[in-house]
This record gives sequence, structure tokens and C-alpha cells, in this order.
Amino acid sequence: MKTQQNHTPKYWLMKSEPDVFGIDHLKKDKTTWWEGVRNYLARNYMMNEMHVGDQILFYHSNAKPSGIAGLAVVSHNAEPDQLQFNKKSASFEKRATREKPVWFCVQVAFQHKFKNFISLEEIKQDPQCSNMLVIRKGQRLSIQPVSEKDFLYLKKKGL
DNA sequence: GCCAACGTTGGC
DNA sequence: GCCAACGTTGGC
Repeated sequence: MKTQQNHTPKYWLMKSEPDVFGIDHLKKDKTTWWEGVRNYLARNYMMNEMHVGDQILFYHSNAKPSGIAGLAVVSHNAEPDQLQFNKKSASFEKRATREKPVWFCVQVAFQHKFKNFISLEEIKQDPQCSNMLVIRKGQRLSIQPVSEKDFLYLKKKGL
């Protein structure tokens, strides 16, 4: 009989605007459903590749300064994004039905706020981080895969 | 506030 | 299926 293959933990970077929902909001709320993502690649990551236990660099975008503010963890696998059913929401999706949702999101739980906030500038300057997607010009994707090496390095640096 | 980069929409 | 127009993201 075939044994089910265990999911190997993965590492991600997730962007959020701190004015809207930053690391302090997550700390206060403990968990949040990552609603409102309306990009197919980001959706596919959440739907197909992110699993409970995956670790997350929580990134502040559109901030002064932008950068990594802390750590979070996937606390629930993807479920339909409820905002797509809400006519009053900016994230309403007219193509979606309860039977056939279009958008999905994972639930994320707070872990740590970094003692040492790591600014985008610092990541750019650091030769250790030269492969990271977040430093690439024009990289707007709000959910990005991160290598284990980069994750562990930044975790150690930030905590 | 500017604007480069990129995703989406819609006419054809 | 192409691609121009438009909208959004997000650094600066």
C-alpha cells in the first residue's frame, strides 16, 4: 500500500498594508482569513500549495518604511473567500456562486513581531538575500514563495 | 504625487 | 487570439 506523502513545510512572504492590516492588527486578532486577494497566481498558491504549518514572513507594503515586520503561520487550509459573496464588498465577485466559488484564502495566525524590523532597503543591500523575489523591480505579487535558507536567515535576523 | 511594471478587459 | 487601453500595485 502506498503511504501518503507528508507535506514538507513551505515558506512564504505575504504583503499587507500596515494602515489597513499590519502585524499589530494580527497580533491583536490572533488569526485572520487572508481575504481580498484577487490575483490568480496568489490564489493558486493559497488554494494548492499552502498548508497548515507553512511559515510566513509578514511584509508591510506601501509603508514608511516597507519591510518585514514579523512572522505568521498558516493556521487553516484554503476555504472560499467570503468577500466574493458580499455585494457591498469591493472584493465582490459576480461570477462566484456558493457551489462554485472563484476565490479562496487561507487563515493565518500571529507568531512574532520582529524586534528588528527588516526594511526592504536592508534586504536589497544584503547579498545573502539576492535571490528573493521581493527585491525585484516591478514584483507586485502579494504572496511569494521564499526559500528555506532565506526564511531562516531573515527569521534569525528579525527576532 | 509620480510612474514603472504588470494584470485584466474588451473590441476586433 | 491579439493587443491597446485601462486599472492597480507599490516603491520612491
